[in-house]
Amino acid sequence: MNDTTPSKGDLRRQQIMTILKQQGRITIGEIIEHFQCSEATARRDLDLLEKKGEVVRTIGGALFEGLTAVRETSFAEKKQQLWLEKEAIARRAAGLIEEGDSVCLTGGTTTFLIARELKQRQGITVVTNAVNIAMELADSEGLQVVVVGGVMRSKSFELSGPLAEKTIEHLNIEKLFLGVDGVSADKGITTFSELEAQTARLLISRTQHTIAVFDHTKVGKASLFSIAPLADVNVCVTDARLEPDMEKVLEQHGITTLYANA
Amino acid sequence: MNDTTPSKGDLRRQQIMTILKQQGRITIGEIIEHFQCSEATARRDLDLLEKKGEVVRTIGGALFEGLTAVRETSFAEKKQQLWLEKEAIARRAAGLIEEGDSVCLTGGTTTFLIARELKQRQGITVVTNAVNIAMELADSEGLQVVVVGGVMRSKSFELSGPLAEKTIEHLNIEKLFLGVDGVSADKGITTFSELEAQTARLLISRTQHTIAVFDHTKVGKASLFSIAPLADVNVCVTDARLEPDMEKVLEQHGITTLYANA
DNA sequence: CTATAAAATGATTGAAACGATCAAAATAAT
DNA sequence: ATTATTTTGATCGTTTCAATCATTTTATAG
Repeated sequence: MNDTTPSKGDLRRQQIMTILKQQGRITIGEIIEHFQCSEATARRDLDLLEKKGEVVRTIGGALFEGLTAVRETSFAEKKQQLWLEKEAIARRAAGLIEEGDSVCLTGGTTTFLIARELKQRQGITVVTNAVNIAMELADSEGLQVVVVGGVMRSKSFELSGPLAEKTIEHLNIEKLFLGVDGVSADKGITTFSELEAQTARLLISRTQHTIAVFDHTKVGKASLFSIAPLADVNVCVTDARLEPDMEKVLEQHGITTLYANA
Repeated sequence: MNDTTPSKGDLRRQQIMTILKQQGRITIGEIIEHFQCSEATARRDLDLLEKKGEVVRTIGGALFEGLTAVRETSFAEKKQQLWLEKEAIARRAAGLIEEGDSVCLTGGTTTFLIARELKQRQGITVVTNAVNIAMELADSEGLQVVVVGGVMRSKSFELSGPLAEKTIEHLNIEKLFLGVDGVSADKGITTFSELEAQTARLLISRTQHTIAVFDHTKVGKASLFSIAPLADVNVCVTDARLEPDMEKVLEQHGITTLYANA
């Protein structure tokens, strides 16, 4: 269909993206120099790329908008991301962790924020299968950070696969913090990715206390892949009071539910 | 210790962050209106927050930077440590990699730059024990990224220890790119860290071609921990012509030496 | 409590970057 | 070859930025 040779302009914008992918940023001056074009074209190109959401305009140039978006988060969506709620949940969850604990954090925004909370703490061993979490904790002297091996799912930072499973089999975790995409009475806890579901299942089996963290938008929903029934969960941390029905169901499974106040 | 009430400015910046977490973006005008402050203060606040990595400055305001850690290599760093030479070495080394290869990159500045070179390539499997390298490749669709598990040495991003070794035993690598801290005729290749030396040794044993990358300042020097004798190295990539003596020694060990021209 | 030092703020300014408009050039279509 | 369309480059008024310095506020010491 769209088989035409790319026009001169398209080609230039493509090359700009290549540079951005390597360097993470580019300036108007660099574009002018590199392509011998006018300031106007350089600026126009960046405007175009911004409209396509591939780039963020900054003062003298632009930034690559790739790593920022864990799962395609445009600014419109960023608004809906419930940062304050997630931070509150993370604070509450981090409160469950004591010095000397061995905890595990799976991938996810909320779990990432738990990691942030732990940065200042001491004497905690953090196991994770999320590269961005490991990165965040890289300079925390007081923590021991253990990374599960595996294949990285592109666009997410999570490691999974046979390699991960082999590693996890050797671990004994006290508290597992599981970021989930859905929590429902009959479907249990669920996620978007099959690999992550499998990894999560294995982690649960190596863990004493399983703590699910999720915001209120996840409640009552079921994503495609099932991680485990509610019976396998010990504690839930969320941000709003649940429907009485749901609360009852959780209670029946012996789950303690904690509410974070934003 | 840090128990003081936040100053007026800190409080304002904190509130700016709260707004950003809800709305995703804020403008200079909004700040002025909301806090009844001058344009200068509004701008100063955003500059400060940007330095802390919590925000990205845009044209009339700023965007919330949720997850992106400060992944930027500072200009100071770029200037000091032979950045250009290392980039040239990385380019040359990346030229040895073909589509379909399974390569391994250990930790180190030069190896990190090799990863950058690979970002826009296709059909390559990259194994690494360095979290920052994995992070850098997170959004590269064309690559399969495999992370070796293990304990992270703080401040260096490198994974090592028994867990790492267990993982590595299952791998078959075609080309191993080894960043080394010293290369000498009698001591072989060496590094500063004992754990890394051990991990590197194991990697060599699972690899068909071992390629050492280093700049000219490393030549003739020996760091504390020995990785392997020169006999175990197949290729060297460096930036300046070696002393004839050294060149001869490498030749005697059947090592091919490649020079990068900056 | 006052005097002094330090920090934060606001005003001013020249410089840089921006956005819009329009003419010239390149490209595509007839 | 001619015309239409798109892309590019130049211009200019406006906005935004960054640096400086006076002023106010806050912190510290006597």
